[in-house]
Amino acid sequence: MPSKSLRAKRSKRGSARRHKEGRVRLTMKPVPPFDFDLSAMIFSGGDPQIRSYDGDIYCHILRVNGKPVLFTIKSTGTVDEPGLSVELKSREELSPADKKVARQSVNLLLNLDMDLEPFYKAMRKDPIMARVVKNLYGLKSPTTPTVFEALIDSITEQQISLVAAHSMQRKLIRAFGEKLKLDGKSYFAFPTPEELARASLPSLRECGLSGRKSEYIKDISALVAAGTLDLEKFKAYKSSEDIIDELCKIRGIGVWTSEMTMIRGLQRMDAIPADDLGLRVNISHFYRKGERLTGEQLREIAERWGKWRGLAGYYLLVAYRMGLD
DNA sequence: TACCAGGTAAAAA
DNA sequence: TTTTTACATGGT
Repeated sequence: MPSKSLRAKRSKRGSARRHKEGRVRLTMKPVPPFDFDLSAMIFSGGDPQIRSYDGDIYCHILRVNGKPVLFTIKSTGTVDEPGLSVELKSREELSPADKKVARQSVNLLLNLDMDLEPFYKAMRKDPIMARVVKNLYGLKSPTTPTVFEALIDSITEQQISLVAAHSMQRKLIRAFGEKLKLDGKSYFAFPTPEELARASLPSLRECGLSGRKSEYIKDISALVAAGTLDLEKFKAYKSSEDIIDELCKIRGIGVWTSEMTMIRGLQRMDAIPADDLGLRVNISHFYRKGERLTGEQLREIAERWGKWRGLAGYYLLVAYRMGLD
């Protein structure tokens, strides 16, 4: 086995144009401005076997055409002239088609193609947001590679604290996601709909999920795996209301979960989970001196941000966490 | 030990 | 029809 991989390496060494087996480097040019460190910071303290950021390198295990691949991403540029170096490692050889899909995934993950300038321009009218965007210049909101992942994450986060939810997410990924072994280390990719549809309810509950949430996740996974529910189709929808209406028909999904899914999985910067407890606290801190806000009051405040209200909400969330005034 | 935490569906009234 | 309750883990 070792000699075989050595031979494979040697045979490629002569031709510089051909990549090494399962190892590829990509360079990417995000739409400026883009602050990689600021944008990746939300993942610091994450699980290095799943997804993490250590202040320099962002790591994430993603599926590329079904194959689990370790993505290692570093910044090679500045905020105004951003550049990224992306290293891919896999057990299998990566084709040009795989490289293309990998690029698209990185684009989605960090929202690299999003142009922040129209957002900043729109925020100039609001003195509070104008100050916040100045402090967080180049921050892009992260999204998930699939809508499915955003939906499952959002379900686990219903009602309970994020700390508790993240603990369950880790257990879920380790229990059901495909394991990738590289250089003696193990990594885990987010489970596919098929993998979660196969999971038994007791085994889902062992991840700490409630009986209800286990059912929601298993049922939705089965629908997606069977092709009955196509979550990716929502990317083509124009109306946010239509997406919310359709998602809410599914058992386990309410307005909050739909809106969370839209902003983190569908790149819908107009979606704002107004009933979200955390967001209500964050926005109240900046706009209502910390007094309690209802979801309706939050929606009213968010009106002024127009189609950018979701991103504005994310900026306020990050600003609050960073202790900015 | 309680109680709260980025909700939701189902039971009870 | 509207209101109340059960649910899960982790921090305080």
